[in-house]
Amino acid sequence: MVDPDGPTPVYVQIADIIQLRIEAGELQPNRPIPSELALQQEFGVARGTARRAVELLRDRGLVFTVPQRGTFVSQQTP
Amino acid sequence: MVDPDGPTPVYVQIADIIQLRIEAGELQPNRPIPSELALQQEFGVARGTARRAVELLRDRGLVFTVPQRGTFVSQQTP
DNA sequence: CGTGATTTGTTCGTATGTATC
DNA sequence: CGATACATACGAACAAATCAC
Repeated sequence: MVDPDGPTPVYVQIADIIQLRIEAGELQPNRPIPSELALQQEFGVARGTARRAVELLRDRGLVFTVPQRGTFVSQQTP
Repeated sequence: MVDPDGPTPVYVQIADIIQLRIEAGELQPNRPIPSELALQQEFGVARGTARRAVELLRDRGLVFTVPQRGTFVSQQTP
């Protein structure tokens, strides 16, 4: 799924994959994306890496995080 | 009781201690082991750490968990 | 029957240390 | 040296189910 040896950092690869899922409609507005633990398990990475991927998606404006609740797809795709 | 600075992770140390208690008969089959809160207090660790110790014991097949009830010593010690 | 205490389940926030490139 | 990545650990909050009363 991800390539640890590629030129692109793993956390960027994961963010890109999630972004594709959002754009494909697999992840819908106001619906949660997988938790950090789920991402950690799905991609076989450390939690910090999953976290950084979500951070990146936040920076891109694609998702928003509610503490102790989860991270959700933004209403308006920028 | 546990050594946070040792080479062995704290959650492994705790799991090992519980395992010894099971093998010593202090904790008996079908009887509950201490709750996550109790372990947290006894060993002076965060709940997440106590939880990971219990997870490890489950992986070892020494205990089983019943949601909202507790974690119990397995009938058959593998 | 309802209410509160207990217990596990889940999630995010943060920090530290190690290793690699 | 900085960026990446992993593993560990603490904290905090909320949910949901069970049980004693």
